[in-house]
Amino acid sequence: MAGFFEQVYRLVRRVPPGRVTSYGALARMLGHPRAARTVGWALHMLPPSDPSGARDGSEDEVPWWRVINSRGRISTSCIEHSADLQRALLEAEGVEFDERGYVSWERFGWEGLPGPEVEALIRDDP
DNA sequence: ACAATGACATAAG
DNA sequence: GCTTATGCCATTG
Repeated sequence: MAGFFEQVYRLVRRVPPGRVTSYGALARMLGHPRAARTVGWALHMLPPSDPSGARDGSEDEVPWWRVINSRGRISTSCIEHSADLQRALLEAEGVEFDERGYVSWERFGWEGLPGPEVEALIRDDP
């Protein structure tokens, strides 16, 4: 069984470009419905992503910017992962923000993985 | 074991 | 919609 952080990272890597999900939704998928804060903390420890696309094809990159809060807004106050950076990364993928800074769950929300897929992620062996 | 920490969620005013 | 207050929980010192 992978550590909780590792489980979070694996799940976030499955979020497709141009879609978003929430901290709470990720926690629920992993079977810890109330661990949203812990999810946020896990993402906080990631290295800031390179907006200039210098991701050199490494699959281990975690697209932390596709995770926002349950109201559809960017939630970070961290300077390494600034709200400006996150918004820019999302917009580069086609995600749109309304004039008040909200993302529409209807249009861009990620449905998540089917149960068996999640269980496979939680289990070990990459 | 205990207290502190953290990019949340939710309810209330 | 905004701000507070409270509950949450994995990780760390």
